[in-house]
Amino acid sequence: MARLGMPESDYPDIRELHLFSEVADEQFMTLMRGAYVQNFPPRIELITEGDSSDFLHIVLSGSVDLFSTWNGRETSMATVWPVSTFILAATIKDAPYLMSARTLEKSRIALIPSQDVRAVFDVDQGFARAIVTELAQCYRSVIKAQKDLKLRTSLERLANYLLLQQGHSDDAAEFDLRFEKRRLASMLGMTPENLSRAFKALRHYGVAIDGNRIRIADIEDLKRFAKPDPLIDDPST
Amino acid sequence: MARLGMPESDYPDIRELHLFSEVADEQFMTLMRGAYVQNFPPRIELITEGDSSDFLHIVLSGSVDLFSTWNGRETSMATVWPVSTFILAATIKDAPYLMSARTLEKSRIALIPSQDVRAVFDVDQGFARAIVTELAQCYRSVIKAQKDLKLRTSLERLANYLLLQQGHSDDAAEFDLRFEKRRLASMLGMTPENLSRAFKALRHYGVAIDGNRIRIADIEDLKRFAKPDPLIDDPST
DNA sequence: CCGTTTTCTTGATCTGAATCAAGTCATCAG
DNA sequence: CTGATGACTTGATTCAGATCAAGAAAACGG
Repeated sequence: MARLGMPESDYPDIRELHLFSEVADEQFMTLMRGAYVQNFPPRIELITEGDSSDFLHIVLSGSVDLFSTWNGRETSMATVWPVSTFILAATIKDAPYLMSARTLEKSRIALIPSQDVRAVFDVDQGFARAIVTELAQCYRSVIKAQKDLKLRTSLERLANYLLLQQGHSDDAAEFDLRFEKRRLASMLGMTPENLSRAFKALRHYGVAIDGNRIRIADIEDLKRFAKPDPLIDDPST
Repeated sequence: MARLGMPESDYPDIRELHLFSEVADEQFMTLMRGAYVQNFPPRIELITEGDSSDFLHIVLSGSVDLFSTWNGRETSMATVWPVSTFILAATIKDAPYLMSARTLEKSRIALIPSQDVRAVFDVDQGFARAIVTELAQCYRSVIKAQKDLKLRTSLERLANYLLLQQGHSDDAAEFDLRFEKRRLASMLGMTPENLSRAFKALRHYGVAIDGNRIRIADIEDLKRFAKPDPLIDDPST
């Protein structure tokens, strides 16, 4: 968990992010000079809800779970994949985090001091514009997640998740789950037990599962059940 | 439902919105000149999810329900009160609406063409900054709503709602519900039947209800049950 | 390689909330 | 005043999903 200034080798990955692509060179260097990179083991809590937002976080590799707790209960809110930022809204508003974050696996995280982000935001038009787009994107993602959760059963969520993954894997009828089932269950807002049962139930729609391997016999058949909807399932719009 | 250019008498209300307070006079006038104001009867669908976002909407009076549908099901996502905007994210991204909107009561709505909003955003620094703050605020509101929904039972949501309302009413131990129970039920994500049962269940914590009148015998007692949390219930942070 | 630990599966049961069905109450037009 | 409409309440039933319990399979450390 060594704490270092950011190595220059990480600059390009970050520069390519939509959020930073339009920032003036000078301002970009300001941000990078103040930044740190840390490597974290799995299951490390990076931030705790209620804390003040000192850093904008960027996942460079690995993955991060955003979750919330109340009264002894816990729920997963979102998963963050490389390369993208999280807790931008808290950074901008200089307000306490609403969610906690923990690494799901070994992860490389960049930390940019929030005050630097706010300072560059004030002087760099391109950065300001990118932040707006990013925030709008984040907002719409949460809305989609909420629709998924409130309008669909867990079986329907799983079916749509599989169709989405299948789309990513060059439309092959066969693909591997990207992570262990207990984490998939958490992401889909269900228990491992029910995920297991849900996989079994999807056999009626031609979904075969062997370990982490998924085979979809008839995609159209599964689609008839899952009824995918771009206003919920398309992450790009 | 007459469609008019915006009367100048509405300018001050809009100007006072955080979103417009820092806009240069000239740009503000540009926005106002292109804007319309319409009066709508109750239960009119203002926008439909999936449509392209032609206007930024502002509720001047009345109230608006944002809801979503999928596969014949419908769920209420948020309620918008005067004076505030809605569907800002879609306007900024020039992307389709993710939610539909309908008036809950007789409402007065201002409509600013989305392209004007985007144009002024590009040239006015103050407006850009305000949009960022507003988007961050919207984002955080949704996160809080999602936490409320995922971490609490309907009884707990109602208890916290009552405590919040009680706080608004000068801390009097007695106050009126601001709207009919069926709409309250929808806002809290429950059915009218269960709201009725929930009110009954809260009697154990000293909540008395008579028509629209709520009396809380011992606020501390109710708080012990409701466990209000600023990271969920405080709309200002 | 084996034993331990964790994940995954399966079944039984429990719970929060929705739905269905009736009935009560309030409001309001005629 | 009266009948009708819609809101609210109450009880019975159903359902999705969580929880509890226990066994099977896979991963891992020595």
